[in-house]
Amino acid sequence: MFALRNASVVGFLVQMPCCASHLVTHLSSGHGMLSSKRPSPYSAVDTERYSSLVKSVISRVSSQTPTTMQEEDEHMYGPIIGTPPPTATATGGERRRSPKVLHPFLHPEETTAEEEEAGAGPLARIHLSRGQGRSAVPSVTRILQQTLSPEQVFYLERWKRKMVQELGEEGFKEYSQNLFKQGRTFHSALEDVFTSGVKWEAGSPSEMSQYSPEVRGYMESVSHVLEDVREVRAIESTVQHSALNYLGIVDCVARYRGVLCLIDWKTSEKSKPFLSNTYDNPIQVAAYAGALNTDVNYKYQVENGLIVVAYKDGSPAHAHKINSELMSDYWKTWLLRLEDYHEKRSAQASSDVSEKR
DNA sequence: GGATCCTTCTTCTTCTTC
Repeated sequence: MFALRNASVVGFLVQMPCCASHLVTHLSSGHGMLSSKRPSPYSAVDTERYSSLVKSVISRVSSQTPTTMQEEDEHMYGPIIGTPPPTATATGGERRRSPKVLHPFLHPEETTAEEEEAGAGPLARIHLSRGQGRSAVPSVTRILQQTLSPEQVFYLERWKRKMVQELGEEGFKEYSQNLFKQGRTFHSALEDVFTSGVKWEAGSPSEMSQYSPEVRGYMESVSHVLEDVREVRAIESTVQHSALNYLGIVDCVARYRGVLCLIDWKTSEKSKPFLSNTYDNPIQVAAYAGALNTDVNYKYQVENGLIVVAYKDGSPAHAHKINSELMSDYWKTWLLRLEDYHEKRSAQASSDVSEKR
């Protein structure tokens, strides 16, 4: 909770860079204004826009690197098997290269003027049906999972090792399954909201009491976002890119504050006040949107995205906007990941062949 | 009926004085 409020206050602070550092000191000392239950009037500030400035103000140079951390970890938990030490070039530098073929993100020729004008149209909920020649088509999740940077793999494995140390193998399994379950329950609660066709009323106690304690907090968390969602066009609906041959299931397509967006709902234990806290989520959104824009089942184009991070304690969800400019950057990153995936696959295939011989 | 698929999440950090 405290971290959430910090974020919105920091967002406000950086609007006045001259006194930012002074006020940041104020913040860390737990100033009284932070403990107010009332939503901060500064929460409307576009925190993402100022995120780099915030970081430059509040960040400190750390002497730790993945390599030194790995050395420490090995000392504490024993050696890591099969994990090469990550390098600095494995993330930033490498990801800055351009895709070999810059496939377009938008396909306006797929749009029917009448459909676009008609607005909502029927609600799409295309279920995934494998076996119709789709079994060979990889999914967005799989591609992202298999093309994580060595650094991401390092931190994820390190986190897992620590959790297993703490909870034991069985405990960790249970913990992970519970996280997935919460996410799924939250998604189906949202699905019910959108399919009911009933306008969302700001989280009244009666509204909330219909939800199981498991999702109540999450629903309360996204309540203020749901108020701004209109014209839901698709829910949990399959999209497939006609040329790039990948598929995925879109959470939601709707208007958010009047802008047509591809919306991705997330649950999180940690506060994620900045878009950069969501790791590969924006790439996932760009991948889905790019596919939808080529998919004949959808007669419109979606240029914007929204990632909504909901919290179990009911504190206000963070809604991260991805405008069309940002989206085309993430689209390029997605194309790179897709290239990486295919390269990896063909390398794997040729090594399989040589093994057989 | 069983198996498989797509999702659902998980990483990034610190230590000092009032």
